[in-house]
Amino acid sequence: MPRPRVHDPDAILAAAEELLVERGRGPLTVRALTERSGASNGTVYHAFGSLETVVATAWLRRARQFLTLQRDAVEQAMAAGGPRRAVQAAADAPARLAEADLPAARLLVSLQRDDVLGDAVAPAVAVDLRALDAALAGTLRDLAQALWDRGDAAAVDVVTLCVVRLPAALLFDAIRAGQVPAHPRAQLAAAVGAVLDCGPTP
Amino acid sequence: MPRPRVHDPDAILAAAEELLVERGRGPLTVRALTERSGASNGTVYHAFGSLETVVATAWLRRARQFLTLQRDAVEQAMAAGGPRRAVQAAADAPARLAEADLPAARLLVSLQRDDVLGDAVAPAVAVDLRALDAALAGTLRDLAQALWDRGDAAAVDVVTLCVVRLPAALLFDAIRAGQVPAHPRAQLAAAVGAVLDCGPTP
DNA sequence: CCGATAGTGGAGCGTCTGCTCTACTATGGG
DNA sequence: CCCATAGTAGAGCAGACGCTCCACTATCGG
Repeated sequence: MPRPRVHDPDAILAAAEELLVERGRGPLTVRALTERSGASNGTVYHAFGSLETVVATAWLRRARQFLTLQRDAVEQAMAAGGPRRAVQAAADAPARLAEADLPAARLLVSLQRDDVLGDAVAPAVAVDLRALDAALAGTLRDLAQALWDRGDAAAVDVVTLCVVRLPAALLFDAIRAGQVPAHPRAQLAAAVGAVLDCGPTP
Repeated sequence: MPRPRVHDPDAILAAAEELLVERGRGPLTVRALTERSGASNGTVYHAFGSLETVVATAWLRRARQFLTLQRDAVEQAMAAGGPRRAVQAAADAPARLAEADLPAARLLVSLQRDDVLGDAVAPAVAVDLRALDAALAGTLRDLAQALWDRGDAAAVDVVTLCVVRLPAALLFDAIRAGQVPAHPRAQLAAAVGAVLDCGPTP
C-alpha cells in the first residue's frame, strides 16, 4: 500500500477557491496556491496535473451545486406557476445560492469562461465541463419550449438573456462584494418580466 | 530640429486597437504591438512610456467619443421627452455608437476597468481617465436628480444599472461580435422601463 | 559643416510563470 | 524484512513578459 496523503486534494481546491474569490484568476499562481494550501508544487501537480485543472475542478464542483439548485427551483416553479414563473426562478437562482452558500456563489461569480476552459485542463474534467454546459443549454431550451412552443435560436436567446445575462448584470456585483442581493432581486424580476413580454423575434 | 517621426503614434494606437478588438488585453504584448504596427520597441516606449499607457490612451480616445455622443443624446432626449427618455437615450448610446463607428464601440466593449487603469499608466493620462469617470458619474447623478429629485447613492445606483449594467448585459455581446444590435435594443428599452418603474429604495 | 534635438532600433536584463524532474518517504502485503 | 506503490518536496528549466539602455540616425538653425 502506498504512502497516505498528507494533503487532501479538497484542501487544495479550498485554498484555490479562497484565492480566486479574494483576488481573481489573474493573480492565482502555482506558488500562491502552494503557500496558501501548504501543499508543495509536486503534490499539486501529482493531484491535478495542471493549474488550469485545479481551477476547472473548483469551478465544476460549484457549478454542479448551482445547477442542481437551479433545476429544483425551476421544476418547482414550473409545477406551481407555469413557465414564466419558472424563468423567474431560474434567473433568481444565483441570489438563492448566495443565500444558501455565499462562498459557492462568490466563486462562480469571480470566474469567466476563459478562466475555466483552457487548453491544459485534464480531458476528463473538460468533458464534465462541457456536459454541464449542455445541461444548462437543455434547461434553457426546455424553458423556451414551454413558453412559446419554440426551440429555435431566437427563442432560446431570449431565455438566455433572462436567465444568464440579466442576473449577471444585476446580481453579480453584490455577490462579488460578499452580499446577498436584496433590492436588485426585485429589479431583476421586473426586468425579466419586461423582456419576456417583448418575446422573441417572429 | 529633430529627426522627423517615421511612426505616427496614432498608427501605434490604431494597431493596439486592432489587437485589442481581435484578441483582448491579455494577449496584447509589446512584441505583438511592434510586429503589428511596424514601430520598434524603442519607438513605442519613447512615445508612450509603458504598454499600459498605450492601452489607456487608446481607450481614452474612444471613451471621449462615446461620452460626447451620449451626452448629446441625453440632452436632446431630456429636452424632447423628459428624464425617462433621457435615461433610455443614455442606455441606448452604445448601440448608437456601434451604428456610427463600429470599431470604436468594439474597442470600448473589449476592455474592462482593470485593463485600463493600471499602476504604470502615465500620470497625465490617468488624470484624464479619472476626469472621464467623474463626467459619467455627473451625468448619472443629474439623471437621478431629474427623475426623482434625489442624488443619493440608492438613486444613482438605479440609474447606473439602467445606463451601464443593462446595456453591458444586453448589447455588448453583439457589439463584440461585430454586429449592430437590433432586437436587443427593444429588449433594453423594455428592461430599462421596468427597472425605472421599480424606482430606488425609499 | 556642426552640434543640438528628437526619434529609431534592437539586444538583453531581471523577473515571473507553469511545469518537469528526480530524489526521497511512508505505508501494507508478501 | 523488503519491495511495490503512491504521495511529497523543492530545485530548477524554458519561455514569456515589460521595460531599460545605448548606439545610431535624420533633421535644421547657426
